[in-house]
Amino acid sequence: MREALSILASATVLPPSATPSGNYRRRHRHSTTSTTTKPRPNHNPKQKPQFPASSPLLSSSRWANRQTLAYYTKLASKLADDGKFDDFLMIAESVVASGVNMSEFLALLESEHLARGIVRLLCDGKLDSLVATLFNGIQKLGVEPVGLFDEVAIESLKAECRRLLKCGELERLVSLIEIFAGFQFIIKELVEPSEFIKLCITKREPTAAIRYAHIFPHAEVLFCSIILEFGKKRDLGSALKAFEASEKILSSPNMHAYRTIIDVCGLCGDYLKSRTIYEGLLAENITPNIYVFNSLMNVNSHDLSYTLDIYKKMETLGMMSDITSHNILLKSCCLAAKVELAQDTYKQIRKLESKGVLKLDDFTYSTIIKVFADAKMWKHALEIREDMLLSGIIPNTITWSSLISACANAGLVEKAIILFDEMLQADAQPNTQCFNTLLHACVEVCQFDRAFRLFQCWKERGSQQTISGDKLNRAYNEAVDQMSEMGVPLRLCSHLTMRVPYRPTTSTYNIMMKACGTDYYRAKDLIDEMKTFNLTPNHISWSILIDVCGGSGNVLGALQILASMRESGIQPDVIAYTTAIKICVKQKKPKLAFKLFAEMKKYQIKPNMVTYNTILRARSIDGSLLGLQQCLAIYQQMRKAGYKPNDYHLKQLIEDWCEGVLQTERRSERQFASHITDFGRQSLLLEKVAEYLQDSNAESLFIDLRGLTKVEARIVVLAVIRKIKEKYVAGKSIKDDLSIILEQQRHGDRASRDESGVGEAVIRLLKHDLALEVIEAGSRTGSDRDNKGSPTNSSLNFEVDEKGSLAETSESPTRRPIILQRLKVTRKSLHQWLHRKTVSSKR
DNA sequence: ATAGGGTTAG
Repeated sequence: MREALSILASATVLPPSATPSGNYRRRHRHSTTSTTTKPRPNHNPKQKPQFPASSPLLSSSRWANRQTLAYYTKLASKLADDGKFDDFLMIAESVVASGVNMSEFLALLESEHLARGIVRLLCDGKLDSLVATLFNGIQKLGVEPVGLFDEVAIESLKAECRRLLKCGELERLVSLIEIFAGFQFIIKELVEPSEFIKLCITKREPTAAIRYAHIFPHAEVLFCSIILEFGKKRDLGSALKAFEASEKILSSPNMHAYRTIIDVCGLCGDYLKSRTIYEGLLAENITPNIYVFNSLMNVNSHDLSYTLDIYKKMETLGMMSDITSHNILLKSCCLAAKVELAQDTYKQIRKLESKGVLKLDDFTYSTIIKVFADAKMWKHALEIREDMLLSGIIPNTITWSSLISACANAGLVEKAIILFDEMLQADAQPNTQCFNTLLHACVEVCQFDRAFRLFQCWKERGSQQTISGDKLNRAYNEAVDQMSEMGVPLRLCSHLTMRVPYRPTTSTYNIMMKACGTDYYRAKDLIDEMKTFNLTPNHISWSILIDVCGGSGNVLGALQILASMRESGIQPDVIAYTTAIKICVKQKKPKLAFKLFAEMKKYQIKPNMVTYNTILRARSIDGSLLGLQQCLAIYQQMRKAGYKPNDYHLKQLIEDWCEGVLQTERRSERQFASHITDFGRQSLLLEKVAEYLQDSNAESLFIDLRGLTKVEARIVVLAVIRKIKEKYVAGKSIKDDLSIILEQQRHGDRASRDESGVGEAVIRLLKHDLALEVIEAGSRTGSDRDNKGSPTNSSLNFEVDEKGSLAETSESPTRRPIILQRLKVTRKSLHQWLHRKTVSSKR
C-alpha cells in the first residue's frame, strides 16, 4: 500500500492553482468552523504530497475512468481500515484537489471506513477543514448517520469528549460538537449537558453554553440554568450574554428566562439592571407574567417605594398577585423597618385568606415574625405564632429561628433559650444560625460566661469526636447549675442534653470572640481553635480581634493585627480601619488615628460615614490647634464625599474650638500660622477662615459671612475671635469694633429671611456661648427710600460704611431694595471678654 | 421556576 502511495505521489502532477490550500479550505473556514474554533494546523505539511502540475493521472478526464476511481477508493478504504488515517486523508486530499466530483468518491467508500477515518482524525486534533469537508460531503450525500457511525466510531468520539471535558479543553470540545451538531443522536451521547455547561461556566463561555443547550429539546430550561449558574458565580456579564444569546435563538420572549436574569441581577447586586430589563419588556409591549413581577419585586425589595409601585402596576394590569407577591411586600416592609405598614399588609393578607383567595404560608409567618423581631416587639412576634398554630402551619427551622431572635433582640436571653427548648421538643432541627442567635443574645447582654458555657456544651455534645463522659458531664452540670441559678426549671434544659450535630461556623467564632470582652489571648485562642473545624477567620474576625486587642489598651498590638490581616491575605476593609481608628481615638492617640486615616486612603479604601464620625472624635484631644485643623479638613472631605456631617459631632467640634479660644497659650501661634496656607484652597469655608487669619488682614475687624452656612459661619466667627485673642495675648490691643455682615435679604421677602439661620446662630454664638455684647442692625441700599419693612433692629447705633463690602453689593443688577443685616461686637465688649478670659485662664 | 433566619466599626 505504501508503494501505491509513493507511486501516486511521484506520478501525480497538478497545476499549482489546484493545490489543497485552495478554495475548499478557505471557503470552509467561513462556513462550518465555529467562532470559538481556531483552524487547527494541518498535519505535518512536510508529509504532504507535492502534486506536480498537469498530471495525466489526476486530470478530470482520466478520473472519469471508473476503474481508476475504484482503485483509489479501495486504497482509501484499506488505509482507513488499517488506521492509517493520515494517508487516507492524503488520498482524499488529492481527490478533492483534482476537482473531481467528490460525492462519487465518497459514495464508493464504505461508510464505516469513512466514519472511523473522520472520527479518528478528529480525535487526533486534526480538525482540519478537509476533514470537515469530507464530513460535510457525507451529510450532503444524505448518508444515514445511524449507519455511518458505528459503535466503534461513536465510542472513540465519546472517549475523546470525556477526555476533553476532563482536561477542560472547551475550545476543542466545542469544535467537535459543532461538527456533529447536525446529528442530534450523536450529540446527546457525547457530553452530559450539565457537565458541558459547568465547563462553559468555569471558562466563562456563555455563548458556547447556549449554542450547546440549543441542540436539546426544551432548550429554554437549559438556558435558564446557564443564566442562573453564571449568576451564582457573580458573573452578571456572562449571564447577560447568555440571556441575550437565548433571546436571539428563541422565537418568542421567554418569561422564564426573563425572571431568571432578573433574579441574577439581584444575586449580583445590580438591581438597577433588573429595572432596565423590565422596562425593556414594557417597551416591547410585552406583559410580564407573575413570576417576572415577583422576581422584580424581590430583587428590588430593599426599595419599598419601587416594590409598591410594581405591586400597583400588577394591580392595574389586572394581574392576580399570589401569596409570594404578598410575602415579598412584607419582606420589603421588613427591610424598610416599616412595622405599621407590615402589620397592615399582614392584615390584608389575612383578609384575603378569609375570602379564600390565598393561603398564608410559612414564609408569610416567618417574615412578619421577623418584622416584630427586628422592632424588638417580641410579644407581637409570639402572637403571630398563635395565628400560625391556629391556621395549621407547622413552624419550621426558620420560623423558630425568627421567634428566638425576637426574644434575643429584645435582650430576653432566658425566653430565647426556653423557645429553643420548645423547638427541640417540637422535633424541629436547630441549625447553626439558631445556636448563633442564642450565643449572640448572651453576648449582647454581656453574659459572656454563659455564652462560653453554652458553646462548650454544644461543642462537646454535638461533635463527632468521642468526648469522655467526665468532660461531658462536667460541662452539662455547670450549665445546669447556671440555669438553675437563673431560676430556669430543669425540665426546660433539654438543650443541654440534646445530641444534635453541632458545627460552629466562622460567625459562631466571631460571636464568641466578642464574648472575650478585652481578653485578647482568649480571642486569639479562638482564632486558633477555628482551624480544628476547618474554618478561617474572615474580615469580621479580624476586626473583632483588633477591637478586643485595642480594648485591652494595647494600641500597638491592634495596629499589628491590622498588618497581620493584610499579610494573611485579607485586605483590611473600611470596617477594620475604622475599628483601628476607633481604638486610637479611644486611647487618646489622635496622631495614630490620623496616620491610619491617611493610610487607608493610600490603599484606596473609601472612608464612610462611620469612619468620618469616628475620626472626628479625635478632635483636639491634645488641645492643639493642629488637631483641630486636621478635623476641619476631614469635615470638609466628608462633605465632598457626599456625607452630611453629623450636627452632633460638628457641635462638638465647634465647642472644642471655643474651648481653644479660651485656653490657647502663646505657643500655638507658630503652629497656627504654618497651617493656614495648607487649607486655604480647600474650600469656601477654609478659604474664608484662612482669609481672616492672614497677617495682612491683621488690622481688619470685619467678617463677611455671605454664602456660608450657619455651621461654617460659626467656624469663621470663632476663627476671627481666636485671632483677636492671639493678638491680644501677643500684646496687640483691639483698635476697632468687630463688624459682621450677614446674608443679603430681599426686602419684603419674609420667607427668605435668615432662611439659613446664619444670623440666629451667630448671635447665639456671640451672645450665649461667648457672652459678648452684640448689636444687631440692618441697612437699606438701592433706590427705595420707603421706610416700610425696616430691619428688625433699626434702633441700634449702626453706621453704614461707604467703602468695603458695600461696594460689592451695589454690583447687584437688581434695583430692588436690599437689606443687609449686620452685627457689631464693640471693641469695649471684646476687650472685657478678653480680659475676663485671660484672668480666668491664669487662675 | 419564585421568597425567609445568625456575626463586624459610630
